[in-house]
Amino acid sequence: MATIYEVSNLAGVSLATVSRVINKNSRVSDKTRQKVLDAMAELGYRPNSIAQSLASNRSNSVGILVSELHGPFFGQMMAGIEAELRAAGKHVIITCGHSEEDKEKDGIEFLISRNCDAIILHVEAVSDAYLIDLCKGKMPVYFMSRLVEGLNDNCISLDNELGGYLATQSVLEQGHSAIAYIAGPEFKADSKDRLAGHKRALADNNIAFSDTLYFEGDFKETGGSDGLKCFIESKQEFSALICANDEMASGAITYGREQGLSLPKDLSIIGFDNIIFARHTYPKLTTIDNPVNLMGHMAAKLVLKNIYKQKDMSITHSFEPTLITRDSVINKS
Amino acid sequence: MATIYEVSNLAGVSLATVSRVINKNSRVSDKTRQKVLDAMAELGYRPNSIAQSLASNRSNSVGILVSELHGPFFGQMMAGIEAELRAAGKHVIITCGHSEEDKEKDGIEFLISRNCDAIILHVEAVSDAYLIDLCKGKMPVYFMSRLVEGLNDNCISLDNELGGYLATQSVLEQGHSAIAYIAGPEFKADSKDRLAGHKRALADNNIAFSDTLYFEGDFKETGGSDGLKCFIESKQEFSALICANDEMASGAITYGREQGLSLPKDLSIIGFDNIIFARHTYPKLTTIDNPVNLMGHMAAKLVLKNIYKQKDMSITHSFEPTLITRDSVINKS
DNA sequence: TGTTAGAATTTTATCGTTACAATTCAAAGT
DNA sequence: ACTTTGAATTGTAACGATAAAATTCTAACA
Repeated sequence: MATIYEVSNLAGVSLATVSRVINKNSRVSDKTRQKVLDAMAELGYRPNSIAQSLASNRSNSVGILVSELHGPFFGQMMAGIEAELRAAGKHVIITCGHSEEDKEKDGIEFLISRNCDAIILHVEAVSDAYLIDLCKGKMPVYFMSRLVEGLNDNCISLDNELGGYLATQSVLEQGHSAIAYIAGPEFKADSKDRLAGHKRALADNNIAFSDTLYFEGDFKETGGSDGLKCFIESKQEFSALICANDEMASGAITYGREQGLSLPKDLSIIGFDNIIFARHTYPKLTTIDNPVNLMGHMAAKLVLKNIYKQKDMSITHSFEPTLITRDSVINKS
Repeated sequence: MATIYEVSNLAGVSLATVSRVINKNSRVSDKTRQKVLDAMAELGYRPNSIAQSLASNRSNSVGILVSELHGPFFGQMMAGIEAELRAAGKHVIITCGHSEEDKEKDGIEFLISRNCDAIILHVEAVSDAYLIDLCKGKMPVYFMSRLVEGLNDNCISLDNELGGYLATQSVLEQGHSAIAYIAGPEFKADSKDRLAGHKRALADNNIAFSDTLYFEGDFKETGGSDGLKCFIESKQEFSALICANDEMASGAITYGREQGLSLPKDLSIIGFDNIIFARHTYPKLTTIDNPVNLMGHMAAKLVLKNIYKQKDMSITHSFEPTLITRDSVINKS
């Protein structure tokens, strides 16, 4: 592969001039630029991005850590980040933390060691204290879907509390009052916030929160089936089930039907996230939209603005969930 | 950040010695090694991976191009590749091609310009000729889920023809004979092969392939709904529907029910890929398992073996699909 | 014609490693 | 004590670009 030396030789100009035409920023006369461009074309020259990185102390790469590479939720998120960054000529290095503290820390270390210019994290297991500490380091860190105290400017987050509220409120408005709730893992901030919203809606409507209609799930299909199983076996009365994400809702639907329930007549179910598949469950899932793709774009824009100094980036740090009404919740009256 | 130079100073040894303890391969006396290790620890030294790459002409990164970052299928694939590579200390640079020729070429160019040590491609729109040409270049290229003529050693592929055969055969065995087929885009090799398998099974059973019970879908939910709509509106008789992937099957299920069909009584449906969600459709989707996560691992192993010279890698180039029987296909008799 | 400012270009140092040839060292053999 | 030999270690030159200072042009103006 041709190097910048050969280009400069062929074009009869110095290294620096070639470098300057590559980096378009500073001025080169049209005549010279053309000579250089011709030489580059003739040699099939491609800048060596590694040498560029070493010399400029910029890797043009952004590290991304998500919990899982598969899964509809993270897919949308990565797609958003990648699209935005790719358009700006940056590349993404993706790794995953599996929602486990050690693996998340590991992944972060890994990305740091790869000399990313910034990292965007969707971490769930690691503590706020750790993150605050991390931010004191040299590597710029941004957070997706998580609000870390005092680091608001580095966070792109969803108002999960509001989402939880919306979900419960919408079910209440349909006349339900005995409502079961399957939460995500309690250590996850998303879960906690959604649950808080649920409780607020209950309180607003003077309905007591019942421990026996609460189940801590795992945000996966199994959480939904296990939770519903638990409620059914406890012989309690409830006409609606709120699941803290769509995967659990879908697990609950499958399990419910296996148990002979007619849905949504016997039980109304609402999810959270509005993953693509939500419209293909039966009944079609009423849920709370989580604009995670948009949020991915926004996280990328934040990096573009702060790290790569791109202008004209208007940043929204906080996103709002909205209710998506489909068929899985019916009016009780 | 401390450099190797400072480490060598503090340890009182040369640059080269430090470099050798970092790269564990060549011999250093235990005493010296310990001195260096201590110095590294004291300084909190971390090798600069970019400088390493420049000097060694190795970036320790593998480029990956998939059609989409979201979507259950690609998620599993990326997860497999990443897990394997990450365990070996390599990182992945991921980008996507959206199944469009220009974007795929663009993505490939992009990855090449990033100095990956190898690239793993899941491309659909680009021609074999282009790929054969690409392989003549300096960058090692591997293919996921695609068999390129003459490049077998670089491919990890699924026997799609067999999968198509299996799907149709299993439906035939349940007594169906009027079978509709919704294919993927005809330009995609996967689609073509699955369809070929379908036709072979039909032929084996002396059933004529009917153009009017064939629809070219898009591998997305809409393909399934549009296809089924088309068949229903044409007023033809058919008792089973084969969809070339699970997304389309799920779209068809949703649409079918909207049209008042009772599934699977009125219509048996089978999918392909066995995405996670397939077990949560209603009825639970009978489908063909596509071991794409395993294949991802294998593609990564292939790179580890060929490029990074890791021993003890046994490679399987070709994978076989298997039938997963659930509830969406019933016996017609 | 001679200045001079500003643009265009070149020179030289540097980024933090690895690679390789050259050198030193230590133990064994004569 | 003196080679020999292979292992351990060192010195120095890349790797391919960017950055900043230094220099040369160019054209306008006095």
